[in-house]
Amino acid sequence: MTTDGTISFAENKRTHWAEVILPLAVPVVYSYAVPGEMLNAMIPGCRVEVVLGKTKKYAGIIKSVFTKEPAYPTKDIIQVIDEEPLLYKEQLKLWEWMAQYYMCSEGEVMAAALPTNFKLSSEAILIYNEAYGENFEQLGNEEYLVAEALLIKKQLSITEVQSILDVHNIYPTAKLLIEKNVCFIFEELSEKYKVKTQNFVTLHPDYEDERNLEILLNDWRGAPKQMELLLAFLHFYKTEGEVQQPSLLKKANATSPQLKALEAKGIIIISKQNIDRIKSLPPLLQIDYELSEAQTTAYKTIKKSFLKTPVTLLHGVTGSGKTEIYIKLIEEQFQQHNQVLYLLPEIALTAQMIRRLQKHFGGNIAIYHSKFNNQERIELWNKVRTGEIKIVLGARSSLFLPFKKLGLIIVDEEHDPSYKQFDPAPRYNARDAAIYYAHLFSAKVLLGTATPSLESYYNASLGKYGLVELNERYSKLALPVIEIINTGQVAGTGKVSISPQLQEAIQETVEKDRQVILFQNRRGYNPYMICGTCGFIPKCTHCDVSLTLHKYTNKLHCHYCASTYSKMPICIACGSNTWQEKTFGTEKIEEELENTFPDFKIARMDVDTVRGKTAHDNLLLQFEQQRIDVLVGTQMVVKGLDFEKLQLVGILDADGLLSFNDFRVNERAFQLMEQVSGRAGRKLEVGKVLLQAINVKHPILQYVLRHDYKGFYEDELEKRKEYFYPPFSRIILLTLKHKDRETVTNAVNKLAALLRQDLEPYIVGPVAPVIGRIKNQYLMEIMIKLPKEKLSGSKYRTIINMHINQMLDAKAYRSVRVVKNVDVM
DNA sequence: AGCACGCCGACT
DNA sequence: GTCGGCGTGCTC
Repeated sequence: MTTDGTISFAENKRTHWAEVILPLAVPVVYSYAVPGEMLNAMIPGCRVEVVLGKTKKYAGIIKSVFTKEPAYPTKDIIQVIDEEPLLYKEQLKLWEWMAQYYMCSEGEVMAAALPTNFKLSSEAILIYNEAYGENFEQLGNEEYLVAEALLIKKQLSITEVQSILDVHNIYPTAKLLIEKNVCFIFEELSEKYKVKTQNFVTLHPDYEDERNLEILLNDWRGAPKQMELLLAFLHFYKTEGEVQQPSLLKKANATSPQLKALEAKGIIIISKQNIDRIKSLPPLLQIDYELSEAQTTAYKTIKKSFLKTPVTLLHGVTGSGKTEIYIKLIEEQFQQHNQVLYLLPEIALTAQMIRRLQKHFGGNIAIYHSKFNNQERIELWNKVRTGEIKIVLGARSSLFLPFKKLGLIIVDEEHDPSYKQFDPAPRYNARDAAIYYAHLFSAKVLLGTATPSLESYYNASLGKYGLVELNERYSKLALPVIEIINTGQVAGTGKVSISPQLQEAIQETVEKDRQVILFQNRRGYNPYMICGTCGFIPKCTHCDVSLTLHKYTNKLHCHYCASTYSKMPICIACGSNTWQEKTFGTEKIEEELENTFPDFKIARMDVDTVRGKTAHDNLLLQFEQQRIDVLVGTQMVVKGLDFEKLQLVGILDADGLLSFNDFRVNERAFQLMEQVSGRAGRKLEVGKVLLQAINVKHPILQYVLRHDYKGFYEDELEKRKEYFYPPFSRIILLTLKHKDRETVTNAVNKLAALLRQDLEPYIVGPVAPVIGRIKNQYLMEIMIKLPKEKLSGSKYRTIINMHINQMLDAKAYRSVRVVKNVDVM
């Protein structure tokens, strides 16, 4: 576009066009005309600057270049941003597949895949019109202020104008200034990534000669602090070779003017150098352990299995030493100069795990998770792209890194539901996407877990995946002994959180200098307030959920929209003041423990206590160092941790785990109980698990008791088959949202009727979800259970999209939002 | 996702 | 009478 605000469509005849992916939820990929001089630079994977709509500029990614003229008018690409592509064809293929499979746009995948600083979009700036001169007499007050600033700085960003005027809405003023020709408005793309630089200090070459240096020091006059600093510098310079300004000043307790003075005297040289944000360790590679016999067999079987099927499931009991097998496989890929991606659920990416991997791979391994800042992400991105980094240990989103020559993906804890992104789109499962992605490289995939998902074990049983089982613990210790405590028989109500038996066991364990973990499922057991007179429970005004009482803020919180409310002095329903706190959460249990065992060191681990960057690791470290005797926690305590002295695990409420109303409830409950049990007694002696339940006859508990995965699997598979759930079907959940309950109800009924025309036997619902309103939006759901015939996937998706669009065509339903969740967890 | 176009309330 | 609220439709 030109500075006067008009759009220039391609003026000359174009011969080439490019598909450009923009980081937006637009349903198709748009095409732009390629000006002749850019033809050579049109490499897929490079970013280009384009205009969308009237003015907005974006950096999009070139997907492809073609020569058939589109049937619609196209705009020119403004400029090519990158000389080298940001990513390879494999990543573009992954985006395309993901958009298709998970029913979202490629733009949405791009938005999730690229580090934010690559996703440039324009910011409007005001540029001073030199021709206007300096006569601001006819300008209003606010216009005058901005014009003055423009005269001096020649251009201003919107944020700058906002701060000058001290108002948020600057457009009226900006509009007047533009009309009066004081300035132009211009959309500018800004690159956010900056190379990090640091000052390095070196000795001036004149003084590299020892004699000159000696003369200098002997003839030194005055400036004792500078002398001191110089001596400190010389010490580091001689011993470490490389001296960074900040660390020198810190160690010498000096200031930068003092250092500048030395530079002015020509003694030292200060130079800016680019540095890496990602701290690198020496790139050592060290495999200094022996695989046990069982591990060796498993390793060999995996290798053999890879020859037949690219995907292999490693089912190894907790504590069987899967990690050592992974390390061995990674090392082998490394020797072949292949890259390796090691995926873990975010929460399992603990310092313990990272240290373990770094010990073997040193600087060859990079870590990637949500706590990385944007600049660090870009550096890692580039190092993976160039192949400098061979091994990445990361959470879900590291799947998007631009691997060049990938040989192996390890999906550890493959059953973990957090591999599935819930919101926003793309709602992908990193495990399943990893299998597709690996296939693009002809790479292998190893799925590892102690409690395979039904899908994976089923696929293995069909021979689609290889299966390797590791039934022996590395230490040869037996799996922990599990006992059920019937809390229904304790103290009448059944509402005790810690039974006398468990209490006694905790006492004994801690007295033996051993440690305890207590697991309490959070879902469904939030502490809440209830009116003792009328039974009224305070609810969120935007969502259909009870508010949760948080002691540390002393406020009521909504866990769905993050609103907080003050505690009400009296009940708004009946006016009485008889509030009762109903709690069975970790906070309450921690309190109860502190009262019962005043001498024990008690700690709690849940979303509230591990907010900060390192809080989670700190807590685990404290536990490792035995500065904690009893740790109470939610799901978090379940993940892959290894503690030598952890002897007793308590599962406080097994019924709660089994009480959810979705088809995966049994699978989840079994996995959680088996995983948390597996924490007990890893090294020293056989651990013990106490499982509190009222419904002690529940079949899942029987399988947990015997560590009987196969029994559980077969039982559960039978049920899934009967009710046509995964792995026998593929579920697509459609959620409709609207602020008006009636609109969403009518819309969902219409959509269900349309879908039934083509997919009658597969439609369940519509139903209102358990939480029927979130953030002032009413929700309705339709579940579609599709058969898994070969090649049928895209056909069904087309039908579903068609009916959704048909429904949205009706004016009344146009503002209804439809969320599509494929393979919902 | 923006952002402009378009139809109904509280101000000069 | 206008300024501006945000509902909704479109962007190659």
